[in-house]
Amino acid sequence: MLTRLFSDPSLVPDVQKYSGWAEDSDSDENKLKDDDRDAQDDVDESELRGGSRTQSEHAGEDDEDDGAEEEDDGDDTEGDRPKKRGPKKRKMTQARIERSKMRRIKANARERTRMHDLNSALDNLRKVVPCYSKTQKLSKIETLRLAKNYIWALSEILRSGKRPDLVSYVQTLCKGLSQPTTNLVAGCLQLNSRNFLTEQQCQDGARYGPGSFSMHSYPYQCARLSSPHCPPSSNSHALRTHGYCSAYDSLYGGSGSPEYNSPEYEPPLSPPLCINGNFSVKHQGSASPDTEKGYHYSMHYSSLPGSRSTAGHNLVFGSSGTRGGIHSENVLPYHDMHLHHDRAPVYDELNAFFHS
DNA sequence: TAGGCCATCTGGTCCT
DNA sequence: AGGACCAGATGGCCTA
Repeated sequence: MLTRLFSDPSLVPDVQKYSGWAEDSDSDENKLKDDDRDAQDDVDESELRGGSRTQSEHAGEDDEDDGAEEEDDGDDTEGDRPKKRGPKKRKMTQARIERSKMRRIKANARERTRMHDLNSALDNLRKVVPCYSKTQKLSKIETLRLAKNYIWALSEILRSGKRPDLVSYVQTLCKGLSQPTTNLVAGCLQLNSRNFLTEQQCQDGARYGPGSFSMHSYPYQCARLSSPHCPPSSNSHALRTHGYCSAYDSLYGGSGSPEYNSPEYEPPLSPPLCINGNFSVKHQGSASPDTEKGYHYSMHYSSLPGSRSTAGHNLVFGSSGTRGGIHSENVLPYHDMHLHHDRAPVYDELNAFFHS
């Protein structure tokens, strides 16, 4: 309907007026919250004289506001349109416009608040699905898709009581996601993308080098297992671009990297189950695909919600082989994504679980 | 520069 | 009557 209205040549000037108003409004949207309210009132008033208000008036919206108008409408006969429109239009420019304007302003404010609330909820959701990153937010639609997949994956785990292999898990998580998000999830979970999406583009020689999840030119990199650190000067594009260090970076020296303590890392508000795929990384080694497929995520269920082990995470990323060589703080993979400051005390306990 | 994503405005509809 | 919700339209911003 609006399309038809806007396509009507007679309404084009009104649309243009609206567009100009919207542009001003948008450019100052951040300031509109408080002090621009009056300014917007003025703009609304001018806009109400034409533009979309005219449309609503044509739709009869305001006729219900004023009893006098209803009488006018009732008195008029169908064949006397000019006479009918005269008084109606005059009266609509009076207090009715003010009321309509105020209604519209209040409705706009409510709508903004509603959308802000919705976005807040979405932000909270982003923090509890895999791959939360402060520096690169998932889009709304991707957040919802990933959340759906995550719920599905966890449900399957609970249903089967088994540890699915990493490939299946990531495939489930990534189902229906865009390629960039898929790569992001893969990067978060430290899975070489070729294991589950393509065999082509990660070179064998770069397997544990600075290879990238490049099957679609996305800049996330493979885990740099050979690198003891994750310095900004290294070619960790993920860190430089997106503000996080790979799991292996964290495993092998992340605690020493300045990024680890960077204020850019914001502890998420993740619930106990949010640790998103907790893979038992068998990083010792081997570069063989078989070993990679041997990666499994591990879950630590606790029946004591208040216990320390569940205070931060029921699911934890654990190392299965190098307990002595790994800083307990670095057991978790993407620390900037799901970093809980209070995690450290439980790592030994968790490692014991994973090593059992 | 095109396309994706987003915030906002807006009118319609439904509900209380 | 007023609020919540929804969907369409629009323009800005960002990135490949």
